[in-house]
Amino acid sequence: MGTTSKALSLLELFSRATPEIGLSDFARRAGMNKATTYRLLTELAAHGFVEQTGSGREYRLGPAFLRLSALREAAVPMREVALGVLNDLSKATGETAHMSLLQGDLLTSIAYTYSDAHGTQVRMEDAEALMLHATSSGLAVLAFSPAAFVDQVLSQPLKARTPDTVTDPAQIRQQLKQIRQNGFAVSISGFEQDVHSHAVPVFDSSSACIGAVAVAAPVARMDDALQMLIQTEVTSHTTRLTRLLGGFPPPSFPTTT
Amino acid sequence: MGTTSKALSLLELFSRATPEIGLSDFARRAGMNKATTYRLLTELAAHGFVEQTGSGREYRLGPAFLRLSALREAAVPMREVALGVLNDLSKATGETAHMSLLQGDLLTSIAYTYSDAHGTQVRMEDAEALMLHATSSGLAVLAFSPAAFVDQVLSQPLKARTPDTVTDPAQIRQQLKQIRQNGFAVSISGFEQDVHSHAVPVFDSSSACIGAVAVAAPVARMDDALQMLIQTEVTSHTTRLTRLLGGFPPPSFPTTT
DNA sequence: AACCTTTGGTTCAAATAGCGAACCGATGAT
DNA sequence: ATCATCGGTTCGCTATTTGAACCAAAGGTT
Repeated sequence: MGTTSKALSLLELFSRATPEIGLSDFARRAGMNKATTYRLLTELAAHGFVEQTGSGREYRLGPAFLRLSALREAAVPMREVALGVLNDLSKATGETAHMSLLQGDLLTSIAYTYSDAHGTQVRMEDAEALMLHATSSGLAVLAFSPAAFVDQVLSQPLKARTPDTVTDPAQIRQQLKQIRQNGFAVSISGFEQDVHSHAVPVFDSSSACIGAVAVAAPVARMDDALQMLIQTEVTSHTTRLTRLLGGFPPPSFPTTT
Repeated sequence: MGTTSKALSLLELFSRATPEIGLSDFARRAGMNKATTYRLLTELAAHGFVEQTGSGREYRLGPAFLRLSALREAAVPMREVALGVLNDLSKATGETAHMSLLQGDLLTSIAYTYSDAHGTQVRMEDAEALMLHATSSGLAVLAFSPAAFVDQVLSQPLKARTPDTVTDPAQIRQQLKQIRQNGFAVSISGFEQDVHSHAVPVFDSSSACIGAVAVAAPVARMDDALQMLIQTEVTSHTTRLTRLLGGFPPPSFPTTT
């Protein structure tokens, strides 16, 4: 494994649950020697990619990300464009809308919007890592990803996030077939109890699936009429978002009627 | 130079002016062999730190920055906190307020706010790289930075950004003395013609200067009363921001009366 | 059409950087 | 007093990186 990859893989150890990591802990989590880890972190710190907090000397993500993400957003205003579409989608459906991007074999939420149509809304968090098999977004992504990737994801032990999470690969494959036909995925309490969500994949300019947009609503509110409204709106808004981002759905993607 | 540093230094070549860079161009700008550059970029791409655009195969910053900057912001909500304070400052002064962070020997703006008190406002841009000597923020940072850093910055040829940019190190040192006494820096048309700005440094928990907050107004609007208002407001708001970020001004920083 | 320049990308013997076991002092727990 | 763990350091050995030379493709010039 290249040295650069080793260094970057350290950055990937940060999460919402672990925003700060000490040197020895880092080495353990990364499966690297402490001296190696120290050297890599020192180099990352020199460029502002990590920094040490004042007290316990733990490391956290550094200020370089503020600048580089702003540069990225200036060049490819993905989040800004997404927010516009998600706002429209929340207004149209009266529910929470969010977008997540595929990174490795996880989804990362990058933007979400709420509606003020109801007092209760499904709550989201930035940079939350979502498992593919346990979310409607993840299933939408899998349905329109290369077979090799699907095999890789489904060949690993799949964890149940709630009692309702589907973890049987054969069942998931069946679901994927249905999603390919419908053009959207549905998950009921798969990731969070009593949350019913629909998701549609987002594609890039080479028609590769890069993420998904989902609408999440409380199960109690999800009657037939709301379901049909959400399916229609999330499909049309996500198709529009794909286009706004300069992408194209693959030919296999079902066209809306 | 370490391999990781080489790779990260490639990322630092991106700017608002150059959001996309081809392989050969990268190698030239980085002063590296094309094969080396190619390998480093491939490794960065594998982790989502850069990506290639569809057409010309140029490279740009990748989606990893969206996620990692959201994680960083979740852990250290610097931008969010800054925006709150900047909003108050814009309202109090009726002018544009912005915050920038020191990264290497440049300042990077990370947040800005406008007021709707006037039709004309000084316009800002995210991720804009600012020279230290040519901006009020830069001078504020220099005034409260270690002497070695000041020497390093002032020993390099200083470029004039406008006809009014001060580039004589002796003159700048004189200005720095004044700023240390006042607790704020002033720049008139140093970075942008007809813009008069005041800046106050921001400190971290070990009282190191990490950036600055500035208020920028058109020269034509800057009478004595506005100047005094801005000096008072930017000082008190920035002191509050330093505290909100868990920082402390150094003992040498003049206390407000 | 022929030629030149530049592009993105590749190869592999030689050169260089990275690795990690063993070590250090400091700190907290027992 | 002793032990465990922390962040951090060293240097002989090991592995990775390097870059000159090469490739096909594409665009520009004559």
